[in-house]
Amino acid sequence: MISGETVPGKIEAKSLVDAVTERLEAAIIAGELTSGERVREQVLAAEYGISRGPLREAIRRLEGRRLLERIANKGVRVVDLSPRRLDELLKVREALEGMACRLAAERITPDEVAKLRELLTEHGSSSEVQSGEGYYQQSGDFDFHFRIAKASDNEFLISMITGDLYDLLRVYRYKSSTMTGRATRALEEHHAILDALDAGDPDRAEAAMRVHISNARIHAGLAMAKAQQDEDAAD
Amino acid sequence: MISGETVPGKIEAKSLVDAVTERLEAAIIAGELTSGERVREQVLAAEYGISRGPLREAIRRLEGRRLLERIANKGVRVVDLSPRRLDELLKVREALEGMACRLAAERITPDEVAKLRELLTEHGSSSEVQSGEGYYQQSGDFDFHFRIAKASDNEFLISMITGDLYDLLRVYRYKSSTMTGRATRALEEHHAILDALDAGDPDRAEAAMRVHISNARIHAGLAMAKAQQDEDAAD
DNA sequence: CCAGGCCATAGTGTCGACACTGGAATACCA
DNA sequence: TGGTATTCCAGTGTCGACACTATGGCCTGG
Repeated sequence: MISGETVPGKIEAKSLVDAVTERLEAAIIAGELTSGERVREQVLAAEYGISRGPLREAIRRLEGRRLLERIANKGVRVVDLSPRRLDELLKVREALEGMACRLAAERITPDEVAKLRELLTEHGSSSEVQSGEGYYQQSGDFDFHFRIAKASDNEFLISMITGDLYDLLRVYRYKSSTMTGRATRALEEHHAILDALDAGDPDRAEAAMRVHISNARIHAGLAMAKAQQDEDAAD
Repeated sequence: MISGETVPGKIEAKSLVDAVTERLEAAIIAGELTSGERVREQVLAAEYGISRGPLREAIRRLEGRRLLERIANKGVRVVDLSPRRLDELLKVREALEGMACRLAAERITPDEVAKLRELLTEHGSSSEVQSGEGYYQQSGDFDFHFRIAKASDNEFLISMITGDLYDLLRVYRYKSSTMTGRATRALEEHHAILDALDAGDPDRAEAAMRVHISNARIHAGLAMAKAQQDEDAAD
């Protein structure tokens, strides 16, 4: 449900539409607007302290980015995220990040490699990783992937991965992590990826990344199936 | 109310925004709005016979799909398509369609394969292909790729390829085809792809598709560089 | 008591008007 | 005359009002 009490983030920056878009995006990612939930324009507009015009434009933008869906004369909903769709998403991610990793291997600097290595070492020593769960680790995982995508130096690819794909994936965050329960394994895979990057071997880099994401996909599929079972059992 | 006057491209379907979005998209693809061209809202709105509200919403949607860019308080432009960006685009395409082809190989039906084979045979006997140029061939190429993408049975992937990527690529159409001058070669590559699909070999199918698109990318790069030279020389 | 249609209402769809911004042409001053 | 300040205009940004559509409750007739 939506907490009606606070208005912690009123809008008054550059373009209202830009600001509102970010805020909406953040709300979706943070789970304030849950998947499949219907959104009422007037309510949101009032909440953000703006009129419906800019809000509708912001909605349209997110519509174009597949975060929101509109049914004519009925309203707007946050995208519906079925297990099947997550599977689809992760296959696309495999393709995209595989390519990003390949390109990164061709042009990444030793400096960047060192930073990534540091990041992984940090993760490895983190107690949270060892216990196999944790919020920080999740964001750390994103960070690792994020940097590699950036290193591809392909603007379009970067914006597709970090702009579109990650937003969608984050919507799943609180539902099912793709890493929980396989943290150490994932860390190993990260190291394998980094080794390939370090060696400047595009083929190996792409392959390593694809294995990593493919494993995450399979794991997520199992996890969601299990969660579904538990839910059914609980009812 | 909207006057009943019939103007070549007036809108009066379901939701104005939907209709206008399609029309705008078509205009961009058809080259009526050229790359980099500035677009004035009032003019367009008048042209389509609607008010600025829905038009702006349509623009926002295409903005989210990267076909249009907006600079605050300045206006809207059709995306700027540099040779570098085409190169980036085609790398993404390689990754995405490679994956689509892999998935297609796993589940394509003999029936579909037969249809694709027919399509290629038709292309091969076309005189246009033999001369190495031609409009039909270009759309035929899209058709081939389109069907394979569909066969992947991954809705998200399909919408990314056919919804986003192809639109963007089409903007380049009249500037530089990725096929002209290598029609027979491309046809061979198409056959190689189809053979792999027919054999149900995902690895080979993906590899074949990637080689095909990679070649197209390299070819397009050379073609654009040459066009640039010619242009410079002409000045 | 139930089925079917009518009406009230909430919410989306569209519009025209007004406010604000950036840029260009012009006027002004040294 | 050249450079700068000023004014004006085209165009974008935002808003509130009105029109239309869908949905749920209510009323009526069987």
